[in-house]
Amino acid sequence: MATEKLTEYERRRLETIKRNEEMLVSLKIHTRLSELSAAFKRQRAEKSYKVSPEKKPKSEEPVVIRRSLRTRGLPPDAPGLGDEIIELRAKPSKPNSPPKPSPHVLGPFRMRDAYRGSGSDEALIKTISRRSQVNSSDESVNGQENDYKDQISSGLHDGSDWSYSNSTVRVLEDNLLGCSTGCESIRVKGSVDLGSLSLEPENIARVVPGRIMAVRIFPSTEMTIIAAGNKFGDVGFWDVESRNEDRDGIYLYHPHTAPVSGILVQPFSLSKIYTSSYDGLVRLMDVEKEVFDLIYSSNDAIFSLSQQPNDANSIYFSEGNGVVKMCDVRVGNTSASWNLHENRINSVDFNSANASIMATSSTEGTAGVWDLRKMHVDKPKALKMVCHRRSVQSAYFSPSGNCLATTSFDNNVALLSGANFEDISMIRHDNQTGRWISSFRAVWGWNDSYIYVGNMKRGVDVLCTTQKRIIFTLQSQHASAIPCRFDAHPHKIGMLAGATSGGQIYIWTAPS
DNA sequence: GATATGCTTAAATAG
DNA sequence: CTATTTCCAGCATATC
Repeated sequence: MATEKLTEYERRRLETIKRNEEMLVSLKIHTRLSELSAAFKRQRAEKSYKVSPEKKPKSEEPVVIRRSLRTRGLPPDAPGLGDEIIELRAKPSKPNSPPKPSPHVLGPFRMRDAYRGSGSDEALIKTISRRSQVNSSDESVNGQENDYKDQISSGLHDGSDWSYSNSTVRVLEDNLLGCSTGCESIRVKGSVDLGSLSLEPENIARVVPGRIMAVRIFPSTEMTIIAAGNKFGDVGFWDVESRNEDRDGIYLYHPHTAPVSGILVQPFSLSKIYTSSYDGLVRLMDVEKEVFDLIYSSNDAIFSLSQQPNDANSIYFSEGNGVVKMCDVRVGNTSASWNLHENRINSVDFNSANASIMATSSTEGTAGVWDLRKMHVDKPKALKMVCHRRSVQSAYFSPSGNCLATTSFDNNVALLSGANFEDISMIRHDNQTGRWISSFRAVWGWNDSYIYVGNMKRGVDVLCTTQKRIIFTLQSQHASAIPCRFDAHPHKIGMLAGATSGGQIYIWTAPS
């Protein structure tokens, strides 16, 4: 009986795939359609997570958890493709209702086609576009920076290129350190009074449905916009200051068909936002063009996304089983690929003091520090390996670049320091989040003193790097869920966004 | 080694 | 208010 039902399900799926065939033909993967049948048989044999067999949704498609080969850690070779195609199709609505126009295609689509909010998203587009333009000739910055901008512009190949050199960044850093500018890729540094941080009720909002996987504060002092990516492939934007009685200031899009693993807002061009996903895609949301572009596509899941602080033309991401790739966004292909770990890589980060130094963390149980200038193609050798006893969820460099903090399921936050990160110390911290809460990832604040990491009591533990212990815990009666993913505002000291598994964002702030 | 299965966990939401 | 549902982690254990 169950077999019968699944057979029916298979039939419908095959129909869907037929419908997608034209699209697939252009992608030159249609020749592998013949392999689908076999893939389905495997999938049928595979049981989804313990579902009570009695309750079946009547006359609905059975809810089968789509687990592609890649999420099961299998090689991305031939037989996995069937899953990919399924994930490209629109999520089935009711059998007889006309299919919603779906952007789930392997290509660019308009923002409005991915928009899932109730009102209009015009206000968001306006806010981001206006600020983005302001940022390229920011009035809050003195003439000095405009000179740098000119300097930067003079080195461009064309108008759509935002490259700038190492030396330029160095000059920027020397001159602008500590200044409040509208937009630069250098983080402000400073100390924060932990006791003064608070979570105000107006700084709480549900930005997406379901579990948040990635959160990012826009790198601007002119506005407060926070982007959150969830498990379903949604990306929500919260324009915090625009909230009033009529508007919630929240805008929801659906650019991906699987969990969103990374969000990058371009510091010099706030209207350009990269997103990565388990669906194997990297997209570029261009708010001015009002499109979600396709930058990169893979058969493997993409688990994290990063960028060097001095190169806006390249993105780095981790893919499948332990691979990091670099992609030139102007060309759209990967120009480098390294196999660095045996298992999925949960984070990729770059050192602010030396953009060639990269850190990775892996489910394999290790974190690595790498020098991109010395990467052997076959077997890259790490400058430093951190060994944990369980999976490592993150490895992030401190604001100065002198330290590295890794977070692991083995209940440690490891702290590396020293000229070659040779000094390692462990700070105990309960990181057992269980199944429903995204893993904790300790993030740096605005100097090398403190690290912020969620706890299971709905608070934020602050680890002191000198005392190697929890020195403070941010708590609030307004926090109704566990904040598990964080982003510290790069230019506003004390502004820390925490994201929950229920789609909420908490913004802790320092008094102004 | 590959594969399956069971257990942990919190919060939205259905009732 | 309680009962149910979620189910793309990660780990331990059992079986082949």
